[in-house]
Amino acid sequence: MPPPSFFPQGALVSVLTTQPLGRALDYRAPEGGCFVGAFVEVPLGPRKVLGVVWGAGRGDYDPAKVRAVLRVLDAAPMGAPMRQFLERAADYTLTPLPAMLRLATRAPGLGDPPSMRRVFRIGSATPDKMTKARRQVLGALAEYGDLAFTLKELADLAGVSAGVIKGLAAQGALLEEDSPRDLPFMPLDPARPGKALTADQQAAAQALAAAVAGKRYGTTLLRGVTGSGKTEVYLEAVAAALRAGRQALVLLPEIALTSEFLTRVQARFGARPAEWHSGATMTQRRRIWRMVGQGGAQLVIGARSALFLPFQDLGLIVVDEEHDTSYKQEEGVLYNARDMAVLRASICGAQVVLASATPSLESWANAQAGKYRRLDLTARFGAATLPQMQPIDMRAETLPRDAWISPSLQQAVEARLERGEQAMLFMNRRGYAPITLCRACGHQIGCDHCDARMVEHRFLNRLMCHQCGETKPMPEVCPSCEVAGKLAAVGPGVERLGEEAAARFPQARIATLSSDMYGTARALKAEIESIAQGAADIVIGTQLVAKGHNFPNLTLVGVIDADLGLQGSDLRAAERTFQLMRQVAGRAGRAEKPGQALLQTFQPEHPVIRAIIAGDEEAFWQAQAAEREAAQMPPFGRLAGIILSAGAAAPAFEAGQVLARHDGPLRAIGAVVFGPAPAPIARVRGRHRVRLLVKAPKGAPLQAALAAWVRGLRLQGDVRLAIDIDPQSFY
DNA sequence: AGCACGCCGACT
DNA sequence: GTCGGCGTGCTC
Repeated sequence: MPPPSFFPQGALVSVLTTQPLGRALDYRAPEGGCFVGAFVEVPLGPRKVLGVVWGAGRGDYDPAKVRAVLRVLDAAPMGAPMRQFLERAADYTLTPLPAMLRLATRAPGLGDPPSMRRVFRIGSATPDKMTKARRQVLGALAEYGDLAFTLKELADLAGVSAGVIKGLAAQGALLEEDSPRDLPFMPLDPARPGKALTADQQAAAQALAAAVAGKRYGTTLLRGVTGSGKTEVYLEAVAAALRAGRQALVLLPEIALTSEFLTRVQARFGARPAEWHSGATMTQRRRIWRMVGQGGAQLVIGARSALFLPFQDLGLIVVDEEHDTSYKQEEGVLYNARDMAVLRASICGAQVVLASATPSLESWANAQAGKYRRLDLTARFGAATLPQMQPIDMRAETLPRDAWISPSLQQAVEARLERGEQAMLFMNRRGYAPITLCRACGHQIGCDHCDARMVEHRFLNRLMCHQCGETKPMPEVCPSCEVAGKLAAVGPGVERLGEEAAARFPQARIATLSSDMYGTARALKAEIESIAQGAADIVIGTQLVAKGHNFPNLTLVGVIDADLGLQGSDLRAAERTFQLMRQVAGRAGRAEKPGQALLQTFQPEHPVIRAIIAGDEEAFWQAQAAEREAAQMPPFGRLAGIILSAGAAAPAFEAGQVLARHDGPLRAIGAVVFGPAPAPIARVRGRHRVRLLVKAPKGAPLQAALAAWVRGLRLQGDVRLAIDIDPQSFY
């Protein structure tokens, strides 16, 4: 018998709240009954909390103590696919279900009645006098059919003052009415003509559109170098979803960098999609959440948390730049939005497009294994070609102390400047210098709360911890030996590189781009735009310049330290370096001028550097895959991290040792435990962190074993435990 | 997560 | 004797 979906008044229902109780609680259905999936308000102790009717009650609680649901909220109920998605995601990440529900209810005012506001729409009466301003108002309204606007919206739209609108309303030429504050988004039109596509792009777009029209689950890895038109291609898949009457979601790693992207979407579909990101206001969030739930938003462009919006009929999820590490949430609920997108799509019968110029090894291997379809875009737009890449062997270059631009690179930059073209110098280190050293006693200034070193930011005249964000003024004397005037900046950062460039190229206009030098994303974006227009001759930047900006006159990229990220025992270091270098190199020569990329390296024979130079990506992936397979590392084996944190180091470490000693449940599935060891950053925000790493065979039931393993542990004092399935970074 | 209960140290 | 420290446990 199928489970009941309606519960009459007084029936026992199981309600999942966002309170960290670990499971749902029994309540009685309210007056009028309630459906499964309904958003409700329930009493919990002295409080009223938000919950979702999860199913029939368990009936194992003293009936006299069971309380009644207070009311059913005015929100679209949560459908079965969404409930199943949250359950499966909770199981996969070993996260308590209430924490998962909290991710899915991150919008304000869910319990509020829909608030109203005054709007104006076109009326039947004709105004007594037709003025220019009045004509503009009526014209603007006619353009949008029967839509209603607020006073301010309409005034802005028509370019008139509020008085004109009030005058028209007084005469009945405009109708004044109350309408819900949260209005549907402007309809998007998939029938508008898209950009002209090359044959290559056309074929890929058609394949994706056909898959979306099939209304079944499937994942496609869409590979294409910078400028190959990936966006245009997957926007055709979005169009197919819209034509099928289903919703679409495009996930992006860095929402600050999307205004250019939004303009493209608007050009394709004729209206702005809903934008979900951390900077959105409460009002915007509430509107998007409600409209996504009611079908009043067809397309959402968002950061990873948009994956938990209450889509009713999701037909497509695009994960753009799928290799980007920011898809992994590293705090609170630890999940990877790319993997969860695949999970959600598989439950609701949607297509996933993983787009990247440089896919993650996981996705590459999944495509290789036939689990994902793979589409490759090779041609670049117009005359632009991928830049020619060459190493600069730093062992053969002579550089003065505290200088990082080699003579070879300097010559290349000068040649570009003479031709009136732009050059970019790339260094993935923010600030002025990574180390501040006392030449009197050897002390290095570190963060008071973390084990990380403080990085000098001369632009801000402060020291900053890149781990926790803490800053302090640059001290006059050494905090250890109190000798004055002996503090020295050691090592390079972008600010310092900018200083060196200014000295080497005195006649050039130099712009240094680093996120902390601009107060807002908007200011940064404006600066990038003006540089692209030619406001600077040399651009100096960190990885934020690697992400998708188009500099038409840029023909040379110099990578100051291509070796950064190759050292260390991080499994993904080679992969990240490869991706980053390819992206940076992709900045050069996007327009009609061919580009060149020069990579300064001390190890030109390293396989990663060689693969970048040769442009042989398949060879790189194959070598990486072989290495991982031999070591039984992901995606050929499974990993989980256990992080124990506490105010003091000893209790966290002791808890780790207890766990390591009782590894029976893990040994039973063939898994091995490493550690405990100090976490990569052993102290974060004053909490000491200890880490264990679990390595399991590919098919092993890792989550169940981990749950059994951790269940027996009694945590002492303030020790906290977090489990990180598929960790991104580890030792 | 909150909030109450409860069992030990320094104050009126 | 009392105020209050935060450890432990409960919330349907």
